[in-house]
Amino acid sequence: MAMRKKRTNDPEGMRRRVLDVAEDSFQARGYHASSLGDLMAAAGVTGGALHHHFPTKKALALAVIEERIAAAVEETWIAPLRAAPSAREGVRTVFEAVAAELEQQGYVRGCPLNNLAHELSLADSDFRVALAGIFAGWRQAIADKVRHDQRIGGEGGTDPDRFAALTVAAYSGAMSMAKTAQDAGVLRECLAGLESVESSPSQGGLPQKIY
Amino acid sequence: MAMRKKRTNDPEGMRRRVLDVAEDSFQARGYHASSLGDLMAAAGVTGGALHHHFPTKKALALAVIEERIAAAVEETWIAPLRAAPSAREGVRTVFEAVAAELEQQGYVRGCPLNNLAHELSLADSDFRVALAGIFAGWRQAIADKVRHDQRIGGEGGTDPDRFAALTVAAYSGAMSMAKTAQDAGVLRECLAGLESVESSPSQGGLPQKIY
DNA sequence: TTATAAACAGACCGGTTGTCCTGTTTTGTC
DNA sequence: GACAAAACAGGACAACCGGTCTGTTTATAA
Repeated sequence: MAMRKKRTNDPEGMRRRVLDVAEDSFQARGYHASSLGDLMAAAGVTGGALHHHFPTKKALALAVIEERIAAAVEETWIAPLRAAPSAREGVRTVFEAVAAELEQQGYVRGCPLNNLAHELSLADSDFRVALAGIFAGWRQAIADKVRHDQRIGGEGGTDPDRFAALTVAAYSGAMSMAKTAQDAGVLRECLAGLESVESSPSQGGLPQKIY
Repeated sequence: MAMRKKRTNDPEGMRRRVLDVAEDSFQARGYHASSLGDLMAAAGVTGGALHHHFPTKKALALAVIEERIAAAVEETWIAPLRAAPSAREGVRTVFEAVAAELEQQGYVRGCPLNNLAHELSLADSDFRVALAGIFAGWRQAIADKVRHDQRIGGEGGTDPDRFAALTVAAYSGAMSMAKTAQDAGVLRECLAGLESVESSPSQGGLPQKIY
């Protein structure tokens, strides 16, 4: 009797499980509303183990941002965009894919990056810098794609950085409204508006830069 | 001796002071990170008085949303838009005014509505409905302005609701990035992108409604 | 004045939070 | 096998949070 329970050290797996539940809870409830106790219970992890991998709650959130949020942006935006035949087609594909996914699952949690950005940007400078870097990478990926399109012929005089900024802003704002209204329809509406942004074929030729 | 200190009941003034402090703290630190103790200290209000006007923290936040956030949207967006000669000019005016104000004050707190929407939309249904209503009113004011423009001649076949959704989304997303980067420049960039949205003169005439 | 309710004061409490600390077990290395 | 470091267990704790409660003061109306 009294069967000895064996313990198996699995630091990577335990770390991954903690990040999984933390990522999920931060999105569903937010950073401040997620208690470490809840996370420990959900992940099946003791306080000692949690503290070993993430000394503070801030360290945990920073890991979620750098490892999970950045990866989510890469997966749902940057990679599909690179694989698309053009920037505009890639943007449409992503918008429609996200809208379809949200409508299928029946609820809207919002954009993972924007969710954390709003809550943590003003709270801590380390958070802010990490989040701003993801935004910058996102925008640059879009702008690079536009520049690539221009180089191989298509796409007129569209300003790459301007197009990228508007695209990210429209998506972020549309997700914000979709989350608040719990209706992904606004995503399609914003996409339709975005697609009517003129290609502006060099627009007369005169350099019309504003900045 | 022992000069009697006189107390003057000023329910409206006290309520206003609490709302002032709460609105400010919710924007600067967020809802969950704002403790009632801090608010009481900042407003110079005792626990009894606070509880008398706002029985719960949720009631206080609801009042901030319905009375302050809605008013802020009205003041900075809807009223200037109505006063503008056209929807497009009004949008540009607001974007530039906000960008100028942010650059002058040196820091970016973000859009009051979006800040609370992100943190509270999923937390409580009452919050969500109140916030969604403000978004809806904002969008409708823009769409109405576009329809007015079309009635008096100008503005081609731009879909009013589509233009409104994109405008609100672009502004919200731009403010989100501006807050995270602590740089209002992206607001001007998104405005420039927005202004290249084609007027699409009736676009062939065929009813192309999607929804 | 007197009664009546609103407005305010301030202490109090149960529950929760994030963090720390002391041990124990497992793993890798010589 | 010896030993050190990593991995994990689990309790303890001080600070804090939001809400409640009782009591006092001010305004209102009869």
